[in-house]
Amino acid sequence: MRATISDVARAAGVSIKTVSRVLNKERYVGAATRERVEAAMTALNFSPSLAARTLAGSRSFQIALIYDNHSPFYIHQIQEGVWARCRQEGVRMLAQPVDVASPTLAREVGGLIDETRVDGIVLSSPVTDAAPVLAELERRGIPFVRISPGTNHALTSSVFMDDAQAADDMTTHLVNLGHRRIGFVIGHPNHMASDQRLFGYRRALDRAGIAYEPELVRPGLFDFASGAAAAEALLALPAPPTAIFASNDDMAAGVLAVAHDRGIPVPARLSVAGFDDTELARAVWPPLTTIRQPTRDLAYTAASLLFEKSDGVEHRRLQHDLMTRGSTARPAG
Amino acid sequence: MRATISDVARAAGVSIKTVSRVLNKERYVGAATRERVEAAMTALNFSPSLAARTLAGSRSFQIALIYDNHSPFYIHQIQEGVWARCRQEGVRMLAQPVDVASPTLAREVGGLIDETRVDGIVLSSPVTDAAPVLAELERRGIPFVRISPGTNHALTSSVFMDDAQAADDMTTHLVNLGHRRIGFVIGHPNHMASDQRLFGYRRALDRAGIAYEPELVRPGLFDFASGAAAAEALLALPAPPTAIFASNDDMAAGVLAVAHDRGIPVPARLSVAGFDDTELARAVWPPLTTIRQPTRDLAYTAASLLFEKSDGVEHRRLQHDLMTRGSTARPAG
DNA sequence: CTGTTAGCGCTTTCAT
DNA sequence: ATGAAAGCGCTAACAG
Repeated sequence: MRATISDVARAAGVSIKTVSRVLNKERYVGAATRERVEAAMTALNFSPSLAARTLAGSRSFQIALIYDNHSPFYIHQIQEGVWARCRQEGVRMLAQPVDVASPTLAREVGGLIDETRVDGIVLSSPVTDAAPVLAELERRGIPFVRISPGTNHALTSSVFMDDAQAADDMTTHLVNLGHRRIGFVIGHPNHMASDQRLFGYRRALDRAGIAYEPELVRPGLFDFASGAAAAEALLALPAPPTAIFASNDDMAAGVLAVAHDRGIPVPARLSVAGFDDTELARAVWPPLTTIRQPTRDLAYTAASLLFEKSDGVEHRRLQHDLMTRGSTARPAG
Repeated sequence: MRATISDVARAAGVSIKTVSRVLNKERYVGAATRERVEAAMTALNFSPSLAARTLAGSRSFQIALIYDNHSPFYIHQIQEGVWARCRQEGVRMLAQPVDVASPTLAREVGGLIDETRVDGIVLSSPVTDAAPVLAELERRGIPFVRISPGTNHALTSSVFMDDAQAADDMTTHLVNLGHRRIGFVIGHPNHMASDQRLFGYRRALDRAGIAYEPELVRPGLFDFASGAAAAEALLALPAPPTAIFASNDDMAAGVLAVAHDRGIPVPARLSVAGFDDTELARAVWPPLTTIRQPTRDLAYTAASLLFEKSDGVEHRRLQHDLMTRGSTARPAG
């Protein structure tokens, strides 16, 4: 039923090896021959068997994207970016959600590689910082690129933005609006970016000469519910903050919901800031001020690094932006 | 480096065929032999080559999920559901975003099948209703299941909810709140569900004895911007609606944003309802009333249908729920 | 520039 | 209940 390389060879009157050469865009094929083969491929509607190519050759024309992230917006952008680059390359993308907390994660990833023989791997946070996985990949010598790793930028190829600087920028922005008591909701402990964002927040306060107050800092899990819980706690303080900066948009949305429940007008009485600038940030009301993390571009660039297969370790830092959407009012207090 | 079936056979002192039998859980393998083989597989950390199995056998242990949907929340849930079922089955999921509008779509899907030899396909709306794709799949006789198809439920295996009834329920809910002028924002024209939701809206009005007014119905594209545009138009009417029912959550969020811009309190002066009950609906404020579409379950069930490979066409209808979140106030007008 | 010969690691078919 | 042999459709390493 489906055409094979032999069918094409027969139709074009050449050997299968020549067809293979055309398929792989190798040199040393006569122009006339090439055209004849290409015509035959089109006529027979030929699609090469990936399984056969993988088995016989040294490439599988597939890469894997491994992630464990519960923000649908974030994942969507990551997938989009990687997929866009794969498409250009004629390579398939295997999307692999995993559980970073799983004790067998490294084995699972190893199994994936053995089974599929993927040509490379893109790691998304927080899998980027799962030591057993990194060790497994190094051991096998398979190319991989990390998106927004939290640790050891220098050791492996990776793409990232400066989370600390971005959080610093946002905090400084709030300080410039006149805020002195700025609440902070930390991100998921699994994500190293969480630490860096907290660090940036502290650095900005420090530079502004504002004392760090532990009671203004609350843990979160990068989801709506934990953002809401943190806001409840912060707004119940004897001296509540006049601004709350959450480590991502989902949590910032949670903060907004609580503010509403308590009848606190935003941004008149409370400024709320987020991080990532996902679609969510654009949809919620009142508008959030956010850090635009160029997620899709990071993912696209990561895939590029994989395909460019430079000999060594390579890094790319992308720029962030501070997006203000209407909530620039100075606080009442 | 990586172990092959021959390595395992040698280690266990059996032929490769016996290892193959154990791998495929075939009968007629002695208990003692089986154990010995399994021990060898574990010891050698053996993972069978998918490429080899695909090339030699009649299965590829892979299915494809094909979609073209721009709501990240929706896609996320679909992927989750399908993936969960695949995992149980030990089958890989190839996520394939496509462009339904592409004139070469059927060819692309055909190419995907030829290249990967996937064992089955899950189609998500609106690819569910791309006739050329359906024709191509039928022609090849490859098993496929459609999630929420808009047309011809009966012709192929599919899972769905009753969109018309759900929209009818929501409209009736609004009528029961006292609304007589209910705006409606239609979904993306590519999605057949859009028609059905509109139909349900009209049916409910009809039953309530409320005349259908074309000026209260606006087109949309399932995204935030089009929802906002529709709201602008509706609220600018000489006699604006007291409630607006958008065909999905993203558009409903757009409606909320416009209401805010115009200083119209929600829900005191305007009730806003959405559809799908994505995370977005839970995050926006003021709370949306939504129809909960059991997206993840639909996807999970779709994959199940594929694996159960019943001989014929099968359907599953899942239930929706009407979720009210605080906005049950009666309209002022 | 083009063809020939071996496999890749499994499943299938047929023996035993 | 187990094994031997023959490919699946392609690429790799050589010939020419």
